[in-house]
Amino acid sequence: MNPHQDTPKDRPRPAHTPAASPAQARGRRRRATLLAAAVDLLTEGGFAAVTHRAVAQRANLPLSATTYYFASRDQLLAEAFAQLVEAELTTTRAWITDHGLTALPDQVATADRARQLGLWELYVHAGRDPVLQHIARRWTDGCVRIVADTLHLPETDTRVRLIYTTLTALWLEHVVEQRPLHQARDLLTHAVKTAENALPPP
Amino acid sequence: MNPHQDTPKDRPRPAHTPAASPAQARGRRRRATLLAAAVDLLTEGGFAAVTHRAVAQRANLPLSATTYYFASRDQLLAEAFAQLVEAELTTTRAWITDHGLTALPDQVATADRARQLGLWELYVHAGRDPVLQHIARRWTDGCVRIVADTLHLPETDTRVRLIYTTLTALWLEHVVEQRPLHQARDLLTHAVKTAENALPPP
DNA sequence: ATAAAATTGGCACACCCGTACCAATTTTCC
DNA sequence: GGAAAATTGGTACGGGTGTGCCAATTTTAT
Repeated sequence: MNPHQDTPKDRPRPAHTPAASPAQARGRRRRATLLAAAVDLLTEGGFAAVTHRAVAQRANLPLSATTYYFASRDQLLAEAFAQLVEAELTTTRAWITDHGLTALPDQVATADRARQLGLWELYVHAGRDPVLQHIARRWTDGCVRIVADTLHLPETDTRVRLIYTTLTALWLEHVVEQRPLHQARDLLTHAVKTAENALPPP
Repeated sequence: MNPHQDTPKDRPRPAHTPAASPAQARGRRRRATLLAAAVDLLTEGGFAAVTHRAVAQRANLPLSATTYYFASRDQLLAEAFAQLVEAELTTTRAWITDHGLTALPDQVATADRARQLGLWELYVHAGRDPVLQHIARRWTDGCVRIVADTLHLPETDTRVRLIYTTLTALWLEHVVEQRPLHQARDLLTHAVKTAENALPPP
């Protein structure tokens, strides 16, 4: 493949590409800056906007820093996705414990729409990329767990799953289509109510 | 904007870009071929794969045909999305009238996964593009209507909306995350049952 | 201090992109 | 027939992309 391949055993490491964690403190800071810039760009313009050059410029770092700290653009995107998911999960959990389940549509309305779009964009993209797929599953599992904790039910309970799906669909629909909010709120309260009244799973 | 702009009134039409419907039969066929090629590519590789060159090559037509029949790449994507949505709606409706609501997960499992991914990819992308947003709303409305017709209920009925959201979320989750199918099927039947037992909306 | 390793930053290659341009050809209309 | 309009297909421009390369510099380890 590579026509100028040196004997690989002579240089045990390529002396480049310091994997995930640079050895020096400044390097670790730089890497984090790049990642934050990638997340920003992802939320602003979708993942087409996350290019090496754009990330470097946003982070006030030279272009080559991006290829030095991240093996490829795909890896950069994957880490940005993971970070976004983690942040989203903690935000959502905090909101629900503060305001209750049925107030979730208001949190969605409050939150940065572009951010949500970037998140969902990457979620769908995960369908074509096994690495991202794992992160997507983590997101789903995290949301289900939040619902389960809130309702004091096990994660496997059908009612939990039912509420979660309703939540998800309403969320996505609102972010993409920007329908009036009251519909979503009404539907969600109705869903929670009927789920509470429903029999325990068979 | 354009430095070499002729007086626009002398040439009432640019002599290029025949809007949506070419005057000649062969042209209309060619346009349809290009559109079909775009849909194909969209399903295969996401909308990043829908480039002028790729579409032209897939349709066995010269590159310039794509710019002749479509004003821009955005328009091409919009029409491909609309076509995909229309096809999906008729397919789904047929499946449900044949096999019933709760068999929908099996239809999803049967159908071409890449196609579904392309559809959802464009759906999320519609959040950033007003033109696509209209098409996205059409899709949602179409799905809601199918559910309403199947249950012999008005579209505005809360139970219809509830089933629709459950359906949507399960569908997306399955397409992206490829979880085992039985969960989705069980959850859906449970949702339909509780919705049927629920009181009519207040 | 000195060698080795890690990091930096600038540059360039090869490729793909949307779209404009335009001379030739075909079709339509009178 | 012939003029006007529609279509065709080839080409080129300007720009953005991921990534490889490498000489300089800084940090670390001995």
